[in-house]
Amino acid sequence: MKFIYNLEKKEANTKARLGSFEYNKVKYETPMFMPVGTQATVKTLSPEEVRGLGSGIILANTYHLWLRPGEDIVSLAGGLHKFMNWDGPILTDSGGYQVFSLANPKDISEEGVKFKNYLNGDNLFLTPEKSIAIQNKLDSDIAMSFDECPPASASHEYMEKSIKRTLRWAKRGKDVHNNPNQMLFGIVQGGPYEDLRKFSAEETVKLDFDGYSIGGVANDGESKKYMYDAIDFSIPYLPEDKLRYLMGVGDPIDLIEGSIRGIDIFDCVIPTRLARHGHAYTKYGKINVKNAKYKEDFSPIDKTCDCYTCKNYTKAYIRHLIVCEETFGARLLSIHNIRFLIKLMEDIRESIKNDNILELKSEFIKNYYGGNYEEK
RNA sequence: CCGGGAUUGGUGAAGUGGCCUAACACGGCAGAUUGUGGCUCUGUUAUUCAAGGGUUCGAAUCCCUUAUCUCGGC
Repeated sequence: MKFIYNLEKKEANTKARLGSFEYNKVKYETPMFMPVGTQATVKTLSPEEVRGLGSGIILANTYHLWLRPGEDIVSLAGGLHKFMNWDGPILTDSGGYQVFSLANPKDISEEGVKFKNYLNGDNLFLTPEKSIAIQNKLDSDIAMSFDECPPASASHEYMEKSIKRTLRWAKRGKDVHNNPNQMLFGIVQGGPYEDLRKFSAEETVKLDFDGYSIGGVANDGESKKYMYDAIDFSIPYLPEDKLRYLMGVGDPIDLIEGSIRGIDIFDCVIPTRLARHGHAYTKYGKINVKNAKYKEDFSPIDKTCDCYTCKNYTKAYIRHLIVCEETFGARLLSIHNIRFLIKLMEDIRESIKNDNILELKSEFIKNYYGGNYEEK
C-alpha cells in the first residue's frame, strides 16, 4: 500500500535528514537500511527474525520472482506480502540490475533487454512494460522503474545515450503502471558525470514519481569518490518531500556518508553474503570468523552488539559451523550482520536528532578502521 | 626364514635419467565480495620424492644398505 513520507528534521551541519512514514499503523523512520530478500526471503532468516532485527522495508527482486515461481503464482497467493508472510513494506527491484549483471551491452535495445535465463538457458526479453506489469502483480508497495545500470567504465558518450533511454523507459513504465496500491520510483543514472547526473535527475523528476533513487554506484568496484560524487551530483535536483534511495549500498561507512549526503534508504546484499562466507562486522572492523585464530575464541563476535547471535554464541562455535558449512552458521552471522547495519542506522538517526552526525562518523572511523582510513 | 611388489605434501596421487626449484585435485592458510547465481573468484601451501650411501655432466627416476608396508612359499 502507499504511504506518505514526512521530512521531520534536517541535521544542522550536513545534508542528512530524518524522516518517517506510517505503514500498516506502524511508524518507520529514515534513514533506514533494507535487507535484501531476492527470492521472497532474506536468505536463511524467517520474517519474524528479520522483523526482530529492526528492519523496515525489505527488498525483493522482479527478475527472480518472474522466473520462479512466476508472478501469477504470487498473485494467486494474494500478493507478495501474503505469499512470504511479511506484513511490513516491500520494495521490488525492477530487474535493471540484472541488465548489468546478466546481459551484454549488445542485448540492450530501445525495446528492452534480451536475457538468458540463468536457470535453463531460455531466451528471455524484459521490457519496461513487462517489468512494471510483473511488479503490479507481485503487489509490492514500491515498484522500481526498469533502468539500464551501465558499468562504471562506460564512457560519457555511452552514459548519455543510456540515461536518455532509461528516461524513455521510465516514462513507458509509468504509463502502464496500474496498481493503485503501489508506488513507483524513478532512477537517476549518469555515472560519475556531473552534467549527466543533473540532467538525469531533473528529467526523472519531471516525470513525477513517488520517490527517487540513485543507481549505478555499487556494481563494478566503483571507488568511494565515484559513489559520493554521484550522490552529490544528483541530490540537489531531487524534491525534499520524496524518499531518496541509494541502490545497492552497502558498506557501513557508505551508510554514514550516504546519510550525510541526504539519502533516506539503502539496500545491500553484502551483510547476508558476507555472512554466508563467514565474515562479520564488528565495532572494530570486519573480521573473518573462519580465521584459525578464532578456533579457541569463546567470546562473542562483538561484545558491544545486542543481537541474538552475540548474546548466545561464541566465535569458536560459529567458526566451527561455517567451516562445516552448516546453515546455522550462515543464519547466526546473517542475524548479526543485518543487526549491525540496522543498529548503525539507529545511531545515525539519533545523531541527526542531536546534530552530531559528523562526530558519529569520526568516532566510527576511529574504531572501525583503527586509523587506517583514508578519505578519498 | 625364502621369493616378489611397494614407499612422492595434510590427503588422493602424476611423474620411469635433463623442459621436476615435482602436474592435477581435495584439504589448509589468507584475501575478495555493495539494486544476490547460497554460485564464485584471487593468492598461497613439497627447493623436495622413506633414510643413508653410490653411479652419472645430470637422479623422484639406475645400483647398494637399512627401515616400514604388502603378497606368496616353508
